[in-house]
Amino acid sequence: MELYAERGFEQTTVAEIAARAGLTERTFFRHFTDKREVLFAGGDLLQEAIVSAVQAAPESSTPIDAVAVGLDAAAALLQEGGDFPRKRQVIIVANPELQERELIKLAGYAVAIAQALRQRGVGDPAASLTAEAGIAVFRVAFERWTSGSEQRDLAELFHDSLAALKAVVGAAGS
Amino acid sequence: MELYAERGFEQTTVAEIAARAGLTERTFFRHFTDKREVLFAGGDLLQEAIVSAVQAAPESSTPIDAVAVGLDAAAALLQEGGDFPRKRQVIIVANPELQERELIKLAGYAVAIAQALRQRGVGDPAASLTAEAGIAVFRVAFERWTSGSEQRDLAELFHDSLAALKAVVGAAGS
DNA sequence: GTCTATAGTCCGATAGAC
DNA sequence: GTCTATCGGACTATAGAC
Repeated sequence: MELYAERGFEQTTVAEIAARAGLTERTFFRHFTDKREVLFAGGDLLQEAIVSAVQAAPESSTPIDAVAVGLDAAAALLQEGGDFPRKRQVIIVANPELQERELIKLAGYAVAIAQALRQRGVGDPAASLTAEAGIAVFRVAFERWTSGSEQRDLAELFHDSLAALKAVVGAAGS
Repeated sequence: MELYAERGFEQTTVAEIAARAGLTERTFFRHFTDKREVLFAGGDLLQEAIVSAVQAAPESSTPIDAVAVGLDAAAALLQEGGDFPRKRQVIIVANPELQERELIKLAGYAVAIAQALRQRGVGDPAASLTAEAGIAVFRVAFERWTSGSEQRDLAELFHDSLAALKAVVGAAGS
């Protein structure tokens, strides 16, 4: 991350990363499937935290509220990281290749959340749509959180964004 | 697309594509920034169609209904393509690299739709969230459409998915 | 750890369209 | 004469095979 931050992702070679870490280039690729994956290796933990929270939500919860519990778990984990998630995001938004990887990771979260909802008895396409809606909330709120101006708590931003989504998608209009 | 379908995306070299098209490798890269882009070159037209439709929606429309008009335009354009969009999607879902590109294209649609909504006077984060919700509907419905079993009209699937999203995100629960 | 294929870039040359 | 499309070859870095 230091190197990516200093000279940019594309301008950093795997050889340089390996040297800084005291390893050989080949060893880098043993641990990470590609150059981008270094920044996303911790993502599995986040997914597990979200999915566990969705599974552990009260039985009486609606699907979207179960997802909201998952978002709370995500917020808690990300807040723990201190400055790290923000710094990481600065690097990611500066590079399309990294954004692509980020998006497919988030799409994976949506698939896992949808699966957890199905285990709770939610049918299709409701499970997929609820999961995708949750990820949409995640993205919009997370982007606000990382893009400077917004000083509020991440959990609060998740809540506000979810409320805004409910307001805007509300069944009322049709 | 023929080569990608025959032997798979990764097993196809740019040299082979160029040869089949009667060009050199170098010329391929003049037209497409990378090997994946061949499959996504037409995507700009789809984005323009969606954005134009959102802009042209009745002034009285709610944001989500304006997005629904955009989805109708997308359905119309995709139906015109006959077998092409489905065949293309088969290749994409078989390869993670292509899925990444697909996801970033869709994220770009969301940004463009959000911008169109802002021009209609929709504030933030409502504009972003409505746009992301629309893309979520697009993805879920489109995946159903391409994955065989579903024989219904794409426009119909968009409508049903949007209705399902409204039902599941409905403000009622909280 | 070595070797290698392939993607993608840079520089420059050439030739037809208008 | 300018613009745009093709091509050639050399080059680097990623990533996979062994």
